[in-house]
Amino acid sequence: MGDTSAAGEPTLEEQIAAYQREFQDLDPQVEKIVSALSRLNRRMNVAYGRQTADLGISNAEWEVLKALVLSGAPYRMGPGDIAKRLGLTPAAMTHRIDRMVTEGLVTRERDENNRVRVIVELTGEGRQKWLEAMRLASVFEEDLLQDLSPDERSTLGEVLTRLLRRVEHAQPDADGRLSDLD
Amino acid sequence: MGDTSAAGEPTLEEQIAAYQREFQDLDPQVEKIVSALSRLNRRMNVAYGRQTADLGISNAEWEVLKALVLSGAPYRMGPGDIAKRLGLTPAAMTHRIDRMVTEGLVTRERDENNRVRVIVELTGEGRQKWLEAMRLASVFEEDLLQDLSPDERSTLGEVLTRLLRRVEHAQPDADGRLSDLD
DNA sequence: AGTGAAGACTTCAGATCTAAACTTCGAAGC
DNA sequence: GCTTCGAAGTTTAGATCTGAAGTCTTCACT
Repeated sequence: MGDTSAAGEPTLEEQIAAYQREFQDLDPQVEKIVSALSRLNRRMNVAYGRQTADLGISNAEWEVLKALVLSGAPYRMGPGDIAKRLGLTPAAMTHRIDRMVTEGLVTRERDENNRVRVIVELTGEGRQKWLEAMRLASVFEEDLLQDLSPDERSTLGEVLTRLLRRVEHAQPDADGRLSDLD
Repeated sequence: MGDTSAAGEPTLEEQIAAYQREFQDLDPQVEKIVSALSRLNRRMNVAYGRQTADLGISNAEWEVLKALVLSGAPYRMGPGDIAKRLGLTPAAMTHRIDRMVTEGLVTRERDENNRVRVIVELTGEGRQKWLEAMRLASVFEEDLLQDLSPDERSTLGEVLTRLLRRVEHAQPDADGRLSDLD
């Protein structure tokens, strides 16, 4: 009867108010920051996902492309290293590479100098896809930050990296399979 | 040979430098903000995951608990509504609820007034688990923001919600199955 | 050389998700 | 009152991931 926003997502303010009703110790200021961070990130990932889908690659594939490009020319890495970089198990990486080889985004071959290792190498097509995705992403990102003044951008970047240092310092990275790719 | 940081995660600065080498049009300031956001969020999710694991529940289960608590007393929702709220398909929710019923976190019964519907209701144990998880989370969050002055917190909250509004405005939410839970 | 241990990748079984088909119940029209 | 349509959940098939076991290669020690 009195539903303001149906079963959909409540606004940030509604959600914080609801949490406060159920948990008195909550600091609304802290919750606002944390919830906004979480939502913002989710929305951004959805946006990236749509963009890469338009290019005919999945988000999972884009992550592998990013890892390879970041490694620098000649854009080669072992499956295990990519897995570690992306926070996946080696098993998952085996399957991903399978798919990407089929699609022509990367090649896979044994390292002749050390036949235990495998080398995954970016193809020209893979590099091209990465570039197109990067162009779309950077347009989206610039648009996202459009309303922020240069000062605000600078401050935001500084504050976020300060928070990041704090979390990274607090969490020793455990088994080394933590990260996804930015 | 000249590896500075092995195959692990490069620092934010290293990563931005690498991107600039490969993609000249990149705005380092923008990239810094976006990458920090992404990394920060990932680290936080890992931290939440560890905390809930310590309580014997999975992150997936915690999300369902949050949705139910946010709905307010008497903490009842239909599986479909929870699914929409969490950005999952109804099918996935069926399975999740199965598990959670087994563990005593929620109950499931048919709505006697409308036998097509199902009512998922939080149990006392479920509410207790939510509360414990919430306590841990709020300690972690307060610790995370420890280095920020009141002014900085206020500014950060304001800027992030501004960004959030911009993304939400740009993305009409599509099919309504977007959100995860903060 | 010969053997054992460690490392890198793959394979296999199990878990969880999506998309689509299916089942059941309730409501509207004839 | 029956029939048809639509809504809510569940079931099924297929995709992708994790964790554990297996295979092959290399390295170190004897």
